[in-house]
Amino acid sequence: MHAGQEAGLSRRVGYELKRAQAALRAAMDTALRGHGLTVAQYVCLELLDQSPGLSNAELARGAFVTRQSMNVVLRGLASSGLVTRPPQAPHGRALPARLTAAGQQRLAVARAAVIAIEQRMTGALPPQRAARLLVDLGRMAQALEPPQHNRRDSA
Amino acid sequence: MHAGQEAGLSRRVGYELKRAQAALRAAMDTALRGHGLTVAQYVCLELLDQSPGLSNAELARGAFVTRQSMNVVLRGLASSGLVTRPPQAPHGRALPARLTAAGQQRLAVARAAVIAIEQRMTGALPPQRAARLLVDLGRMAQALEPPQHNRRDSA
DNA sequence: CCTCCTATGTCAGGACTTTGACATCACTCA
DNA sequence: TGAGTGATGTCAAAGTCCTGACATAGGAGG
Repeated sequence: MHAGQEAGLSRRVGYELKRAQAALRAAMDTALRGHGLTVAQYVCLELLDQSPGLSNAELARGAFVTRQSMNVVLRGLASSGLVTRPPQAPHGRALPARLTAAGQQRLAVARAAVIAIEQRMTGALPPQRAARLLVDLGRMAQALEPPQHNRRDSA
Repeated sequence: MHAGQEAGLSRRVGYELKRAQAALRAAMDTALRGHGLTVAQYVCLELLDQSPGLSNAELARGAFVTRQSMNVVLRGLASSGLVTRPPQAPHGRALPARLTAAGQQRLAVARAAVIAIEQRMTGALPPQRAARLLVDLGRMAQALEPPQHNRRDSA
């Protein structure tokens, strides 16, 4: 066979997707550890920064974990003083979470570290390719997650 | 800001990567359950089909899990009669695993299901874009996993 | 008004994965 | 030959996450 054929797993989208995700995860894990955050916690902070007042269940969906896992994350962040949750639900059972000032500061530095990693990734390919990849990833995900009938990204 | 900007997480490569991977994972999980396989087990079968005789540690690296996890997977597959491992190591401590006939058959049907899912993903974008995405994912992963000094893809 | 239904938060249990450690085996080098 | 190094398999313990289940709160429909 000639160069670059290699009919193995390297030609499978799923495998390369997992590989890239594993590499990113490991890098993020290492970088965030230095800031006292886990990946799940960081994602939670990002979601809250983008959409203040999200409930535990909404955060869980946004982070692709279960409510139970996100609940643990949220408790940890609350006990660290990075997020606040009203002791009582203003409407229904949902407790809208918000970033504290400390949470915003922590997020800022953590985000810088993560963005640096992402740029190290996307820097490996021409800018236009990176932009298209972003779009394509979204389309592929959308092609597989129609079972979800209620997403919050109506805009 | 005008339409489509949405400076949120949707513009972050890491998030979209995780989203796509989560969607794929969920779809594979569902599909493989019908064939009595977990995702980890399926990946293990694929690796062994591509490279018969891989050791537990090599399989672990290929599947992005620890040796311990892969060991559990391997035991499960062995007890199901899908793979065989020599009772004694022919060289060193590595026990080269191989697919049985049943393993190959199981893999064949499982692979068809998984490939169908992947095609449902890649079908969401033009063929050339999909091909480039595959390459780009590999480059991005490579940009983040240099810490590994010894990979088996010498060819 | 009452009932059904959905959604949320929470608790208990189990499954899976990882971290840490240890013994074994082959290779290298003095 | 013999110590040192690296890799592998395995065991034990901890951590993490998920599955299942329950009680509560709000809205839809009779």
